[in-house]
Amino acid sequence: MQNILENLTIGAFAKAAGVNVETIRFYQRKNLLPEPDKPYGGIRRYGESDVARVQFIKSAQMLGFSLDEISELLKLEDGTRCIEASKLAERKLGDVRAKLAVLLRMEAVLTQLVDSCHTRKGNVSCPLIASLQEQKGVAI
Amino acid sequence: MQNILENLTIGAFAKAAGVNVETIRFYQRKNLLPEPDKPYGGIRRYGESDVARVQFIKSAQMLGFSLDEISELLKLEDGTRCIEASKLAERKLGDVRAKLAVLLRMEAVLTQLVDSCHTRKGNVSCPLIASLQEQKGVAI
DNA sequence: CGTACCCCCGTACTCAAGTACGGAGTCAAG
DNA sequence: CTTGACTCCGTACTTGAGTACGGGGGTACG
Repeated sequence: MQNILENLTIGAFAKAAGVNVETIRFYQRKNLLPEPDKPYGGIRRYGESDVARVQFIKSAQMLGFSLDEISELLKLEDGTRCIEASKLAERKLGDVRAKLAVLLRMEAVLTQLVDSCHTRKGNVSCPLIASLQEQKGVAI
Repeated sequence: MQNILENLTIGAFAKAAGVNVETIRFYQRKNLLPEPDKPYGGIRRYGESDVARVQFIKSAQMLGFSLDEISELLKLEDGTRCIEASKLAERKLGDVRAKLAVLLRMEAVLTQLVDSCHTRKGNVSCPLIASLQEQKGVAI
C-alpha cells in the first residue's frame, strides 16, 4: 500500500471517495470536512484521511443519520473534553442501539423467509411488521 | 388491551401512528398504504394494522431505507411467490447485514469511549472513522 | 338552524441533501 | 505562450419526503 492517496486535487479526491466534487464543497460549507488552506492563489490538496472522512459520512448516512447528526459524531472523532464527549456519546449510543435492535429483528425475519423459501414452494409472506411491533412491548 | 384502534378516522389514525394526516395521504399516493374503500360519499376508516404499517415505515426510515426500498420490504410483508420473494429477501438481507456490520462497529467504539471517559478525565477522541476503515479490508 | 370540526382532494410550498452551471483564475504539456 | 483540463466560488436548479393551504362537502351539538 503506497500513499497514492496523498496530495490529491479536489477532483481526484472526489473520485477516490466515490462522490462528486460538488458534494465535497457542499460538505466543506457544512463544516463536515476541513478546508485545507491553499498556497495563496493556488489549489488545495487532500489526503487519505479526507477520503476516509467522506466515506464515514456516507456510511453513517446509509444508517439513517442526518448530516447534522453526523457532524456530532465527527465531533467525537475529532476529540472533545470528556464531560461533553461522554454525554454526546451516550446519546449516540442510544440511537445506535435502537437501530441495532430493529435491524436484528429484520435480519432474523428475512433469514427465516429465505430459509423457508428453500424448503417449501408457493407463496410466502414475512412478518416484518409484527416482529417490530412486539419490540415495543419488550423492555430493553 | 381493547381494540380501541379500530374504526379510526384518518385524523385519529394519524395521531395513533404519530404522523400527520398529510403524511398518511402521501403514503397512500405512493402505495405504501392501502386506501380502504369508503362507503360512497362517506369517510374511510382505518385499523390497528394500518397503524402498525406506518410505524414500520417510520422505523425502516430511521435505518436509512428510502420509501422505494421500504415499498419492497412491504412487498415481502404482503406476500409474494417464493421465487421472487427469496431473491428480494436475499438482497435486503445483504443491505441489512451491511448496516449491522457498521452499526456494531460504531457501538463498540462508542461504548469504549464512554467507558474510558468514566475512568480517565481530560480530552478524548474516538476512532470512529478508523474503525469503519478496517472493515473494508476485512472479508465478510 | 348555524357553526364548528372533521373529511376529501388537489395544488403549491418547504427543507435537506445534493447537482448543475458559468465566469474567472491556474497550471502543465506541447 | 497558448490551449485544454482543472480549480474556485457563487448562484440556481433538482429530488425525496413531506407540509401547508383552500374550496367543497358531511355531521354533530347547542
